Amino acid sequence: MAIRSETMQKRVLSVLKRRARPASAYAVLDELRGEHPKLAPATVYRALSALTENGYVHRVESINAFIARQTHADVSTSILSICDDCGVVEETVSHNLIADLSRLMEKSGFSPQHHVIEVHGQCESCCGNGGAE
Amino acid sequence: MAIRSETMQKRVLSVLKRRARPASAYAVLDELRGEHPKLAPATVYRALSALTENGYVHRVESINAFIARQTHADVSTSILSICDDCGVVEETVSHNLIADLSRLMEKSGFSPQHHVIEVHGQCESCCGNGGAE
DNA sequence: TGTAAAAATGTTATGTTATAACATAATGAA
DNA sequence: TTCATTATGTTATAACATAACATTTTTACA
Repeated sequence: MAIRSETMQKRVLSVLKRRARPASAYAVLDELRGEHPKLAPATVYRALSALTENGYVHRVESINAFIARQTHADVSTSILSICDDCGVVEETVSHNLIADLSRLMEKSGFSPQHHVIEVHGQCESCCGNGGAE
Repeated sequence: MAIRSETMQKRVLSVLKRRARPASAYAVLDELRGEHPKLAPATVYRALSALTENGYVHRVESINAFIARQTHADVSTSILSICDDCGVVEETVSHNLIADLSRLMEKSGFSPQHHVIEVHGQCESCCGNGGAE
């Protein structure tokens, strides 16, 4: 009964790519259950883990959700901005900032392996809309 | 039956302060149940939220845990390093790095409100122990 | 001091996120 | 074609978090 000709990873990734906003694992699960009613959480989580490890997907730690990466290069060096109004997440790559951060950590003897940098606030469109100005 | 002479926040904070490592909300709950057997998750979560908002506690987003702050100043400007070997978390304050990060976000029109910066890796003691060198 | 409003906590129930453990099926190589 | 490997299915449960409403404590002030 297992389906492999198109792998689960591809299916999960395509669900994420169709969305402008991060999705929870269970949101992906619900969507995939349309074509695959018996799909279980573990299967989706396995696919999400693999996609995250291989740089196709970001796990957004501060909201427990997942989003397809815009750039496949530079795993673990991107910065996410999360609009708390509309939910849009953008990816920014800054080697300089990551290097500064690593240097700062190393000063106290810490060896950095993986960075989680998530900035919450308002995106450009939402700032204008209900914003303070 | 509600207890207030010593508030729940104080109790929760003192549990966290006695620990060198981050604790999950349920770990705090279990400990407090020693003296307070009927304590429920919601009560602990309420205290943790207030403590976090008021800068006494960090929520470590990438591991769903909480830790007492080492410095009470500068809410939202600290950087956490998390040792994936021993679990120790340290707090580093860098106004410069936060300023750089904010500037970077603002370049694309984003208005930052709150930063989550968590660096995973190995702390000084763990590096030496089983480390690559 | 009595009483009403406000705030914190209690309580019950449930929602959400995530993984462990083992069974089964698909794939690829010998 | 059989075996080893890997992915997925399946069942169950663990872990994390909050909604909604009841009750109690505190406080303020009449």
